[in-house]
Amino acid sequence: MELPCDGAGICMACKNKPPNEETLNCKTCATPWHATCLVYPPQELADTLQWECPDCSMINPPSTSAVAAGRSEEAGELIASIRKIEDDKSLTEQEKAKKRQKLLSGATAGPSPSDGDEKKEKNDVLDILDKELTCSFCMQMLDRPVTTPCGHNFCLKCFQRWIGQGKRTCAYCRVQIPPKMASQPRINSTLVIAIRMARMSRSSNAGGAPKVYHFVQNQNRPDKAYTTERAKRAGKANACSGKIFVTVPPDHFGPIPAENDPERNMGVLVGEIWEDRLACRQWGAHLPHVAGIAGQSTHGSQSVALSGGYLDDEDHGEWFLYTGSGGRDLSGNKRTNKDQSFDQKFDKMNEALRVSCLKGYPVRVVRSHKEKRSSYAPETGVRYDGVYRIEKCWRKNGIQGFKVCRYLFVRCDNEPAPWTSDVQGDRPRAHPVIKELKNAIDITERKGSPSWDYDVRKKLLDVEKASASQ
DNA sequence: GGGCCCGCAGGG
DNA sequence: CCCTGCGGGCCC
Repeated sequence: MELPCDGAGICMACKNKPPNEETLNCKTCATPWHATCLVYPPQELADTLQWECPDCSMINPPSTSAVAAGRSEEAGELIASIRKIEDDKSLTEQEKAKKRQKLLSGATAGPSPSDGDEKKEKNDVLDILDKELTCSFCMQMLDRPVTTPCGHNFCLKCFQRWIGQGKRTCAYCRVQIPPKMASQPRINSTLVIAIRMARMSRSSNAGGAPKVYHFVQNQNRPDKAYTTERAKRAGKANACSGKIFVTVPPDHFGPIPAENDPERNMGVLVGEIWEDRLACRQWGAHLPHVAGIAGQSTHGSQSVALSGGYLDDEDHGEWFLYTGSGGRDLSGNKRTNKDQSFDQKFDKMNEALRVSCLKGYPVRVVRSHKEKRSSYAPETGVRYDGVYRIEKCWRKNGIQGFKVCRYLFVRCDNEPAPWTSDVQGDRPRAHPVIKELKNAIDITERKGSPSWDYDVRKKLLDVEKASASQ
């Protein structure tokens, strides 16, 4: 782990104060570093003026690239290759950028004489797009992009680090950044869509057929749900499902990516709203059209629906409390019984949620509150709100004297939630415990693992343990 | 606005 | 096969 010098000029790695001749200042963030503690110190004196610190030139292999995250030797090789490109004086800045992009997109290193002009032209378009979607700090595809009024894009984290250093000008063009933007950077959700599409074309460009499942025999189903002749009542629970548009298998965990959306090439985006539970089903966000929990007791739970049906549930947007299923006597005709009449157990769907909790799997969440019980649900329709993790589950006494299964869900999506992108400033204040969790998730993200890495759960527990022992 | 009633989809 | 489910229109 490489560390810079602290405010007092002391190297955080060796704890000594380096003499002037061993101090290097980053050209991007101007932070001082101890040259002898660097893994890759600049080779020539001339290079020290243009030197960029490891934080600013941080190379995290993108998850879609051929380079697997977490393999440090490969990452080291990648850094070495990039430095080689940087050091090549025969290249212009633009050519260097191109080479970097090619390297990061998982293309094979070395010359490829078979590349025709045709292919090059095609890639130029992608390169332009890539350049627009690249953060000037980390040179990576933008992660949670924020856009300055002067029109330049940065990763949220890179931007916040810049602001944290007291900078108040655009790192790209040096135009002043308004204080509001500095204190409340807003994620550019349109860009998020563009990035998804770029990633998509990039991964399909990298070769290899995208993994596509055909999950239900859909061919003879119409685009909209319909009611059969036999089902005389017009209730939508009587309706047959329309075509399923996405190609994820029913046991797919986590977000629905663009490569499984042949219809729109977008994937299911956070904040998408459908007319009803059947339409929501057709886009794969939550498959059961009546039940609130999708899952298998042996496997885990893929998604849940929040509808305000349980009075004890609490919805805080970033986190919520959910009640398991069962324990309501639904026999006879009274299918809308709101009363508990027996204890819930961790079996069936409740067990599926418990498995997801223990394993730390991501759970998709849709909200469809009919009464306005929560400000995090739309007035009408069913909205996809991204993936959550079940932080803990337990059994609770109390609902009409019966035991119920309870679950604490915490949001862990790296795309903005509807209430952060649409309603600036309306974001719920994080619960202290949640803050800690989010921190832990951030740590794993910094290490380059995707945010729905199943190991996150283990790391969360480590962090909890560490903070408890303090 | 509460209660009724319908039948689909999917787990076990 | 049987059982269950955080729909939803409609009737009262």
